[in-house]
Amino acid sequence: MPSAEADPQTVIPLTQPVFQILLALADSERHGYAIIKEVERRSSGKVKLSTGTLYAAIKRLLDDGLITETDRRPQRERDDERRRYYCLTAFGKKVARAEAHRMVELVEVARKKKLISGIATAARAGAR
Amino acid sequence: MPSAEADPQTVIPLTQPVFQILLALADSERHGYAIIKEVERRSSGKVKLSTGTLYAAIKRLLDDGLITETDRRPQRERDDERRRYYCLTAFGKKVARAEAHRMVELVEVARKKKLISGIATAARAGAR
DNA sequence: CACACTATGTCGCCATACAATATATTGTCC
DNA sequence: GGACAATATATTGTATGGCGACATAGTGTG
Repeated sequence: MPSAEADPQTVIPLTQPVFQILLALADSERHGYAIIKEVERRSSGKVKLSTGTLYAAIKRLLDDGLITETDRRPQRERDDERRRYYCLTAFGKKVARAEAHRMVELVEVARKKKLISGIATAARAGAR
Repeated sequence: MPSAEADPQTVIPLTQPVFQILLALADSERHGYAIIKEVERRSSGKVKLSTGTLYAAIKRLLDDGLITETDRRPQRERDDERRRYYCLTAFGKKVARAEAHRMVELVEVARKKKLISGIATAARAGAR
């Protein structure tokens, strides 16, 4: 369980499912099943995390201190006792940032090597 | 050995080392050791492919029809008999494009979720 | 009342990463 | 000339991780 001061570089690059999980938790705390649904929704059904992948990954992310379980719960009428909510730790957020930055660099390389058609890419939105 | 008409989506997402290899071959044919050096150079020493990773991956990429061995060789005085040169197939290029595009989408998501500091990112270069 | 959905979890197989090891040639420095 | 680093390809063993299948159970709907 590395502390928040640990170097994000030591856990990077992340695997695909793990980065998807961190992305799902980046803006909101969520429970396991909600992570699966959020990833699926966001990717228009393209990315489907299996429960085997998800719960094993959650266990590792807890052990490595990238996420924690939270006590906070929604109002009782919207809640479900079975749920376990997770959120990013400070370290987890650092890691997610570092991984996102790594991807930006890869995209830049891909662009230089003409693998990305210049128009209609996500990059434009970010540069406005 | 899928033909060039095969769907790139079936082999995506790529693993990190495999995408690095395809990127290294995207603009030029290269032999194994040169791929290792190019990846290392491009990443300022951050990414080091082990030979175990590289040659196993090359075998798989050949089997799956993403790369081919080329007959073309440099002038004899610059060549080394031991080298084996590889280049992307049409299918391999499609796959590399598709993977790059997937990354662009992920970067966009990361940006929306405030994981990327707005300034000084690769995206700007592409949007100029 | 059956069936789909929500929700968490485990198990086992397989693919892959990666360090270590092997082997041989080429280039450089003293 | 001898030592050593670099170039070049390849295999093997180990560990990790993804993923489908299975297990369990509560909720919601037709």
